[in-house]
Amino acid sequence: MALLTKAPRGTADVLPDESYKLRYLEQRLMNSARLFGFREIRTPVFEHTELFLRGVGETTDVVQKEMYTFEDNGKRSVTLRPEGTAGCVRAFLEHGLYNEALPQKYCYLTSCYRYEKPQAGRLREFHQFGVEALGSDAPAEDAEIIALAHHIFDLFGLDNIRLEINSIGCPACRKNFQAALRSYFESHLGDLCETCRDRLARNPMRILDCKSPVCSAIAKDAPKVLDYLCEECQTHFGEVQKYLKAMHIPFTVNPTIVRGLDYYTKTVFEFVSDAIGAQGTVCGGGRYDGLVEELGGQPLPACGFGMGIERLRLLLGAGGIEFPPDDRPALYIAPASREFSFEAMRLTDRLRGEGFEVLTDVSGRSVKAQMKFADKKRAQFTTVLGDAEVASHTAKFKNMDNGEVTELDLDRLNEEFSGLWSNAVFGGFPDKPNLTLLNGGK
RNA sequence: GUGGGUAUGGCGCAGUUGGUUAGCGCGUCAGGUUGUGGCCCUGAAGGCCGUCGGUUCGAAUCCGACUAUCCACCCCA
Repeated sequence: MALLTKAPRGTADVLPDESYKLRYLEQRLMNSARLFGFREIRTPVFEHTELFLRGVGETTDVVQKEMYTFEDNGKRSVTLRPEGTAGCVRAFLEHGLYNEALPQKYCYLTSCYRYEKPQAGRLREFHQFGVEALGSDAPAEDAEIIALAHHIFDLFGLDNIRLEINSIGCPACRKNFQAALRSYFESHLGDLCETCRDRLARNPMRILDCKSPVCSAIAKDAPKVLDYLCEECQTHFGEVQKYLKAMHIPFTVNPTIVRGLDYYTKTVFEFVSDAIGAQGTVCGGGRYDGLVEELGGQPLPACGFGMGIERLRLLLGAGGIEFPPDDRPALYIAPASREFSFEAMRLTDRLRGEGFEVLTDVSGRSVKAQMKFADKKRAQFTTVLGDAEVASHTAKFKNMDNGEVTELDLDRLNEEFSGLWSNAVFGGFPDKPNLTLLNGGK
């Protein structure tokens, strides 16, 4: 236990027994995004700090106290990305992608970094699946990205999750609303809890969401955002709901939903679960019509969402969702003794060239020990190589599931083993071994 | 940043009101005759009981600090 050091606080190692599940999960996510017309974009882990100052908002908690910011050796201030949207929009502008057919739709799977105190569903290095649709102001676009998130939860068979939507209006109507809100809460200043008094200056809409009984009682009679929406925002929000209903996506309007990032406008939404602890928001997003211009481009409407991979994983665990088993080695070749190790390695190498996962002994262990090892590794077949096999150019291949033994010609091993294997795995339907990797059904 | 819980071999746990070689299950490794898995049996390796300091004749067991971790607040994915 006298380790030199451990993984930094708030980071997590993903070991093989877990990583194959994540790989499966991530592939399902990217495939789903593809169905909705999103294509993958990859942007750097770190960006110039000003991108996030402007993009995320200087007054937000994320920027004020959670960013991993440092100066590089060239005296530039850089920051590990705390979220995915800003970098994506930056790349969109930098490469003139607004000249392509709009809307442009991107998806990504990235690590994000936020210096916070870790707890259930919250890490300092975490992973987000996100999508961004740039160049459409249509309510249908809002609905489409919500539909994608819904599609994903549906795909995994998750029902312990609910969709809540809201509209926080455009800058014009939000200004009126915030003024009304502020004056309302100021008249109750003495009764508010300490954090809410603090919130009043920074982000009065947060008070609506306060868990303190006193504050929430006061919040009950506070002005409602939806009453302050301008006509355009109102229609927009109404249309979004119509599209959701058309797609039979259940939702509730929750007027207390506020996003913590400055760039949101109009539609905001969250997919929330009670099954994974206090950090129940698995997916959050909305429209951000001002961001492109904020980052130096021509005004361009956009919307998107971020989904927490770790939270999604927790949710799948809580829902008892089964993952398909990991791929197993096709064959273990056991040399009867050290002198057959070379022939074993030669055959192993040939079969690997054919696309099979094949294991063999490298440490000169007894055949019995090797068999135990092959069993632990869940090898589909095993074979032993010794005098008799080398002399006769044939060997017995044992199916570890049922003990059946088949004799194969070692000179034609690639073809004969392919047949044996696909018969065992596909019940006679030949298939390329590699196609099973990562496909996991459906 | 604030609050609470927990810290014993790789993992999961015991360790009785402080007492002398710290146990158990799983796992790992090697055997149970000669070239074969999953059950069973035997044996072995592996822990300065989170760190530092204190109380005591004596502490994994009591006290303090620190660190880590978990949970919650804040905030967010």
